[in-house]
Amino acid sequence: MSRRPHRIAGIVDVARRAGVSASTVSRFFNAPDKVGARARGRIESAVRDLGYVRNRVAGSLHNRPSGAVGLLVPTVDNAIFAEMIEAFSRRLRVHDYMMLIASHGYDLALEAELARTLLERRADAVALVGLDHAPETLELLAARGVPFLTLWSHSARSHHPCVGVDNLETGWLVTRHVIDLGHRDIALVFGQTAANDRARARLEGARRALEEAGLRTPEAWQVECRYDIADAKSICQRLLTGRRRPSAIVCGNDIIAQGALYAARSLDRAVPAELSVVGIGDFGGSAEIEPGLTTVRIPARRIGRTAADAIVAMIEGESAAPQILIASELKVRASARRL
Amino acid sequence: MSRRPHRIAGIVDVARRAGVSASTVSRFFNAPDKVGARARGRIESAVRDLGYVRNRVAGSLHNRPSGAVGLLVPTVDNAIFAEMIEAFSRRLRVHDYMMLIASHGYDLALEAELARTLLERRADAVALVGLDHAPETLELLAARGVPFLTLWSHSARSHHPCVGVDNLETGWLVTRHVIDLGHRDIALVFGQTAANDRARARLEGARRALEEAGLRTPEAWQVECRYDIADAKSICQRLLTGRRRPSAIVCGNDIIAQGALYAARSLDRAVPAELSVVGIGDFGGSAEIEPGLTTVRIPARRIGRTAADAIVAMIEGESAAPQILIASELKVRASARRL
DNA sequence: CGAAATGGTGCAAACATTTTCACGAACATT
DNA sequence: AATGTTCGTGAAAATGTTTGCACCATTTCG
Repeated sequence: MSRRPHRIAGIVDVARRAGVSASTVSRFFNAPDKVGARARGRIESAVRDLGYVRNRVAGSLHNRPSGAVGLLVPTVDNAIFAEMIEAFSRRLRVHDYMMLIASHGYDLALEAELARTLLERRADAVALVGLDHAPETLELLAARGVPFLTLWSHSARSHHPCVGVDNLETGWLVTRHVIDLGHRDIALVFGQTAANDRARARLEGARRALEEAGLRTPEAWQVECRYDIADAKSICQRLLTGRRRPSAIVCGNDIIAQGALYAARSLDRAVPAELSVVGIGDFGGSAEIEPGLTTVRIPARRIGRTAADAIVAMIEGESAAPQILIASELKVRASARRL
Repeated sequence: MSRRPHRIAGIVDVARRAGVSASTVSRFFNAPDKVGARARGRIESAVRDLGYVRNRVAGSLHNRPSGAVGLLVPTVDNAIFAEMIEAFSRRLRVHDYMMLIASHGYDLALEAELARTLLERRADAVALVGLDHAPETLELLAARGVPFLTLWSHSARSHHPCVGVDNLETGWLVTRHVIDLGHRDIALVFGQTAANDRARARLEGARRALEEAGLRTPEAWQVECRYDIADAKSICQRLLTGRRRPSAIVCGNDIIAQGALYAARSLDRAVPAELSVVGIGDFGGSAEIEPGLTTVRIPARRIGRTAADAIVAMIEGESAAPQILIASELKVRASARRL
């Protein structure tokens, strides 16, 4: 079954078989144009015959990129990030890099630990989700001189490279839309703001829109929620069975909005006739859900792609510290109606 | 800002500063109990002072595990796999391994290429989703002696280590349930079977259940579908507006079932009163959707955890080639009713 | 008290590759 | 014909770590 159980071929084996030196084989892989046509041909067949697989981590001893980029996310298991991760990974592959990924579950101390692990594995660069990080995380990265960028959130105030949307704007946009539709009794169900700048900024945006319109939302209508359909559903059910009831629910993301829609449906409350629901994100399925969800589009795939391009440029020294704002856009569908 | 831009500390720098040899520092990390208390203390502070981050890839030169495990998935961007990936990654971390992940989008030639890339990065082991693979993928892995296992699907006929469910059974279970409820006009909407043993086996299970009950399903009611809500929705809309209409739709997974539910809703067809819908998977949200989705539970997180444990055991030579069947279970909820 | 076992440590040789330097050949330029 | 340039190549040093072996200093045992 296994062809060579004892020794697997190294670069010198290939060199010997091709009748050249190891240096030439090395160059064959790293700078093929620097090696003569004759040698090239012989190396090619030697590689084939021996089933040689080059060892890129050995090369990383010489500060040559190991070809792995680290990505630190709160969680993979979340439509919110999965699209971005997929796009990031695909795009990295185009540049011949691979993704080393780990999730910290919104625990910033754990994130710091994971950043260290990434460095132990000699990741060529590290991407982190969001703006909230333990100080030692960024310090460690900076001290080692490993390029890093934050993605998902953009902030002009940040002096790190970042690729993302203006979360405050997303919250503002969608809330403003609901207000424009004539709603006055508006509930806010947002993600937990503790270690999560996205949730914080969105909520801030929503509050600002309400304030600008001179509206007040009772404390009881401003609820924190896990990013989890079950939690969102039960929270919204409570909201919809209270004494005073909102005519609209602004949700911190589409997952929560989905929960809100199900809550309404479980209580036989028609959307949008009796209740308007809006989300933030516009992830796969948000357009197809019934009724189609009015939301703010955060182009997750584009963020992933752009971040991958940017981080590779940083590794290869072509670019310094980009700050890229990705535009978000209101998507008006059927889940919110004029009052 | 950056503390030491020129040279980053290596093990010998630490050794010098602690007044011990490099070997001792190495042991300090790999077998702390083998180094004396005095030396330990001095190494600890030297490490701290120098901000030393050990280089685990250098260690992998000695056939010592590099601490990275590869995972090859069709896609990350899919509730189906995201839960498993998250669990796999978390569990790997417990064993002090990290996940190197890549997705191939159901392209088996690309999968083979990615397997090679994983080997170039010296992954200690590789996990692959499903049973369908290009022959060279598995050959390459075997030739190099890299432990690998397939997950998600279990097959007694496979002679590779695998951790997963019996997909044929899942398809059979849920279809049988629909038949038991008295349905006779049953449509089958399943994933593309080309490079996907899961979809194939589930469909096979469904067909077998129909056959056992002496039922025939017209060709037009057996449809292939992308794993994508939009596609599922439009396919089901077509199905529900045809001349003859099914009383039940058996879906190849919960994503498709979600699409079916939305299709019914968009046509004002009540579920389960006028139409029964069942899925396979039981992913996050399937219980909360309205009406609650009747489905077969595939414990994705458990598969991920179990696979991680198994693969680490293989790397560390504690176990040979496990074949673990994870039980699936019918979850009866509200989306299918007795006729 | 001497012998044997134990535990901690260092030396030097791996490990698989890249890189620097140097060299000779082929070629172009005056 | 002499000189400079470029190109392909190899030898050897370097990269950061682990490990087998040997050694010394203790401790334990009879």
